Amino acid sequence: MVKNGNPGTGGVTLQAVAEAAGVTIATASRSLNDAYGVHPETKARVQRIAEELHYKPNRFARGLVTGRSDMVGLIVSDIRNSYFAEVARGVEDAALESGRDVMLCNSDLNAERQMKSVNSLLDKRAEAIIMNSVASLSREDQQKIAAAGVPIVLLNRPGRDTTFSTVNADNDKGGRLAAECLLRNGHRKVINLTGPKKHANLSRRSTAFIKTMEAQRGARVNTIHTINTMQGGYEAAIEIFRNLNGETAIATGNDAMAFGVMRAAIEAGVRIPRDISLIGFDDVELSAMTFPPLTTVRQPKYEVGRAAVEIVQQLLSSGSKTPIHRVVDVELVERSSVAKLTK
Amino acid sequence: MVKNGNPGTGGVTLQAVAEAAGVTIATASRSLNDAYGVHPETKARVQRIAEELHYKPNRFARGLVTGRSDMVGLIVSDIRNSYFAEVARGVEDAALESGRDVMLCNSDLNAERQMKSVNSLLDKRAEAIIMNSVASLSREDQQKIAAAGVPIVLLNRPGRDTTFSTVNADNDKGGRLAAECLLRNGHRKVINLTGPKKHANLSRRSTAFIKTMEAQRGARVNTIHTINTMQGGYEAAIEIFRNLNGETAIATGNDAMAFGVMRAAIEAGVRIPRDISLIGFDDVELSAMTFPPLTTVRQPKYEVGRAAVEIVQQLLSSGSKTPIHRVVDVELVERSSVAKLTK
DNA sequence: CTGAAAGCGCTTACAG
DNA sequence: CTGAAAGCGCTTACAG
Repeated sequence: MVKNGNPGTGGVTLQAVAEAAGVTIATASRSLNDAYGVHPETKARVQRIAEELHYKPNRFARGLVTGRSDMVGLIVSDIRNSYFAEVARGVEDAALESGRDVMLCNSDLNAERQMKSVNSLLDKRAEAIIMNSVASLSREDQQKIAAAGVPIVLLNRPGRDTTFSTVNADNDKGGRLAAECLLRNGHRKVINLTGPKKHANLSRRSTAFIKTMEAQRGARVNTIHTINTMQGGYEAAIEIFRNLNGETAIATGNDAMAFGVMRAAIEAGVRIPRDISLIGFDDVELSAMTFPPLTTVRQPKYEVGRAAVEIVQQLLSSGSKTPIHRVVDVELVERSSVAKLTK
Repeated sequence: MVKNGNPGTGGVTLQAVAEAAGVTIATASRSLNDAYGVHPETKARVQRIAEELHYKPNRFARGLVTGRSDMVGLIVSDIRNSYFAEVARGVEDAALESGRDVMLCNSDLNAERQMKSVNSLLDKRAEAIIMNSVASLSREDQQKIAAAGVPIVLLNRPGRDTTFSTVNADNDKGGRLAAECLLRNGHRKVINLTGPKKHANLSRRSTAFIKTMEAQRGARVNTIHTINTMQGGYEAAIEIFRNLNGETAIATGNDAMAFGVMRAAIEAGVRIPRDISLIGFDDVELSAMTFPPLTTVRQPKYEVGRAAVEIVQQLLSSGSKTPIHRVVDVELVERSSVAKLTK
């Protein structure tokens, strides 16, 4: 038979601890797990001896009987995206507090790789999976995931999914905040540079932004759709600067697009915020370092990660299957890219 | 007794597959593991049935007997640091190729948290640990880690550790590349803005830089030490710009410091590269986006992650305990912050 | 409060 | 080529 001792721990098993303490492994196990009904003195002795022997429980053996792995899975499209790095940190910190480790997977938003990750995570008995999106998955795959029976929490999914839990930033409030900032600074005729219509998060930001602006008498917003990247923002801005017609500010759907606008502005000789004001959305790391620093709506990325783990905890401890939905707060970060209009 | 079936997989066990295939679990196991000595037809049948039943082996059970977890641990100071996000991606990709998942931990370079992570990873039977640094750990802790018997690979540790494997960028070559770039563009009197003397990586870059510069007749470098951050670079640069004495270029120990120099330049009205040239080291994401884009020496972060996993593979498959050391190549990335001097 | 024992679901010598 | 069986190291009802 295989005799592998207890690799990585010097081979000390519960058995060894029990012997040294003069009890059976049953009592030893109970002592170490702080269970009820073991004499305080016995418990203390066992614990001390376990310590001395550097006993480490074999998680495989424990998992085999308890079914618990003390691990959660996190699948993001790409950890190099600073948004997800922030989220991951929030996840890790919160998971650590509950004694769990996190297994990280990158999916590149590719359905096949994503499904592979899910399977691998399930294989390794992740107690829950926190994932970026499920959008690229077939209905069939989604059902398979749901059937796995472990809590799934989706990041950045607007609206309330009926089978999965979600956590999302408050896009409505964010859109409103951006509009109020512009209004407060005297802007009335503005451009809303947003992403493709099918992009649900950007659409909600846009809708809230427009609604808030237009609630103000005499305000007008010109909405432009483009690709939601720096490049998209750049190209749209070149066009915009050519056809400027009294607009005094641009609000973009995310910071990346705002950076594109900035680049186009430099090339076109348009000065921000002197000639035109600019407000973004996200507050990525770079936003504070551009010239001028970008006024934007901050998405609490780290908190999104934490919130996801909190949902997992709730679901796990209650045993409930009912998805939980959390909307995390956003806030305005005023830097220097929005000018106060003096009429 | 506990009856937890096979949670997360619909409860199908090897036993179930074996029964459906009309064999014993021994044969079923061998078929699924593609072992020798099982009739091709039997094997095919078992595999087909396992597929149909959506059989997923219970990793706990398997791990209990094999001792293998198919997971590696990665401990970085902070995943939000884009350097480590890149490394992590390299690790994940390479690990995936070998069928392993990665458990991610953040240590904040804090000895206690770091040790906790190591222990947790060992607990969960990580087959190897790739970690940022071990510098903050006591000798005792380091020995404990070494004693665990799993391969450990250290990131960014210069020189050859005798007990741990390492992977590091070629700092010597990087320093040389930076110097050659300046020399080629006609710079002879330059400033080397480096970090604290005890910072081994920065010191090596600096030493190689100086050596290469001074091998050129008539070249002279003025070395200045400061904190190796943007703020450090900023503060040092303010001082530098006040006392400029014919120097035509600044080479910094990393990009962060270069960004600090850029900021100071804007404030001091010094134009880069017109008034002074600037070359960094690292090539972080931001480096391509500054104004002007920064000429720098690229560290292959992603490759560092991959190399670490390759070392793990080698060590694991050979069973060798001898540390492996890898130096990954760097390259010059010429952008616009270095001007060609026309005498 | 403690022990004897079953059982978690696998893998792998050992026979045949 | 296949089976019967031991064993990996735990946890937890069941007795006492």
